[in-house]
Amino acid sequence: MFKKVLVAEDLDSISIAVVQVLEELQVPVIHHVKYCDEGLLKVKKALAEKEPYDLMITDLSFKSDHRKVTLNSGDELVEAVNKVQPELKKIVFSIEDKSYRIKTLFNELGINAYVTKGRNSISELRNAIESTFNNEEKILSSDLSFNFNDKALIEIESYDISILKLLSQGYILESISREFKDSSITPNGTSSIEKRINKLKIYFKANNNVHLIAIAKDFGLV
Amino acid sequence: MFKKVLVAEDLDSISIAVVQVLEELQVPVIHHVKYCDEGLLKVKKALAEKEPYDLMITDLSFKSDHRKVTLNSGDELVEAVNKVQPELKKIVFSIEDKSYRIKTLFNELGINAYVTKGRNSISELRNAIESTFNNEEKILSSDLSFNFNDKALIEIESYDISILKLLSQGYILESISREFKDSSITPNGTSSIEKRINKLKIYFKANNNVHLIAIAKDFGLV
DNA sequence: TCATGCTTTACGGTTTCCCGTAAGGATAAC
DNA sequence: GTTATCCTTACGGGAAACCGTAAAGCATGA
Repeated sequence: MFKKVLVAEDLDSISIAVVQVLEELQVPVIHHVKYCDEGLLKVKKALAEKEPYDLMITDLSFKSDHRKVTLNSGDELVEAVNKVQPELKKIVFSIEDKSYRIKTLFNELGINAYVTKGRNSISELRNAIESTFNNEEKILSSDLSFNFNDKALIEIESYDISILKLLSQGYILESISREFKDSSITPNGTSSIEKRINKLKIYFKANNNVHLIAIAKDFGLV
Repeated sequence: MFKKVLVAEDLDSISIAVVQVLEELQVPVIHHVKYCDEGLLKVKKALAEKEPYDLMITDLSFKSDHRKVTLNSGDELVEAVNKVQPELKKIVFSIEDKSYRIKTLFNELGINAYVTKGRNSISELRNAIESTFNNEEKILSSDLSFNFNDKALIEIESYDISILKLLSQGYILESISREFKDSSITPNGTSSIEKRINKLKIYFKANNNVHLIAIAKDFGLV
């Protein structure tokens, strides 16, 4: 079993259960942090001391409070950790169940397992830890099981996300066009952007921009 | 201390910690349900058997799964319980930290305490349980502490929520007006609705309808 | 009864969205 | 070099949103 595990989870009510699972699995060293920044720090320190972690379990969303932080989410934490210790195994344990979000975690951040917090997530988590230890790949908790090859949501690319983000921030077409020109993102004509939004509306069966953003929010795209 | 407590919480990773707290407080009978419907059932049964609960601790949001349910949220559970056992003490334990949501829980559903899930919520929860037992009123976890008399957010009422809901479903002003006329909701002139939306935009500092809905989604209003 | 103030509704002008069509420009095949 | 095709951009007309102002409806109190 793993020898040294880091848990990044802000809610104390949840971290208790996660640590319990690790104890049951006889993990000798278990560390727990409540902030992403702390997590990165611990990973770096362990690495410098030649006693690196061999597993990290992290949440995605962290509450913000008085404390000033540079890493705001589990995504950012994983990204940062990948730069210093890319071979570290990573399990994400979160309430998020939107396939688009989860896919990018596997495909772009290279996590090893994803477990949704749910009614039986503790046993799911235990299984995921064991499977990860056995070098299985792309482990998903059983209540999810969507098709990884499903093209549908993959086709929505970062360009679309940028548009949706700006729309959701109250930008009008012309402002988006200007913004794209400034950032040298192409295409950036108002007409092209308009057409792209139209495709999104057809794809998501949205009547208008307001509807579209509501749907995008539901999908966790923005 | 309380003699019989019901915990309604769908996430197993959290319920473990809640039950632990109750055990530490020497509560002799602790029941736990993962669905709101189950919760109501247990309250009714206990009442019929003349061994009613004296405290209920509930989450607000419950994940939906294959199972068909009539009560979808903690709010609905509390409302239903109030009809059969109004004197039952109620603590809400949720991640929600929006003041207007919490205020309505106290003012309209008569809950006794509200604890946000956070970095130190377990001790907060313990305190809230003890304070509730000592008949204190309107107990809030310390990281919240907003002013109960603050008018600002209370003014967003169900009428506004209805508008936001319909907007987020792609309705245009005229459709909303028709919808309201059909449901005899007043005011229902397009102009009045428009004005109300405008107020919301000012209040939430939104540039346009798209922006407004994005914000409303973030606030969990729709 | 009338005056007053508040809420609701109506109206008009401007901006932005919405949607179809077409022109310009790059690329690849022939 | 020409043609075909795709992608990007431009344009225009109608719908809806946006925003200020004014009228109508409806209470309340003198």
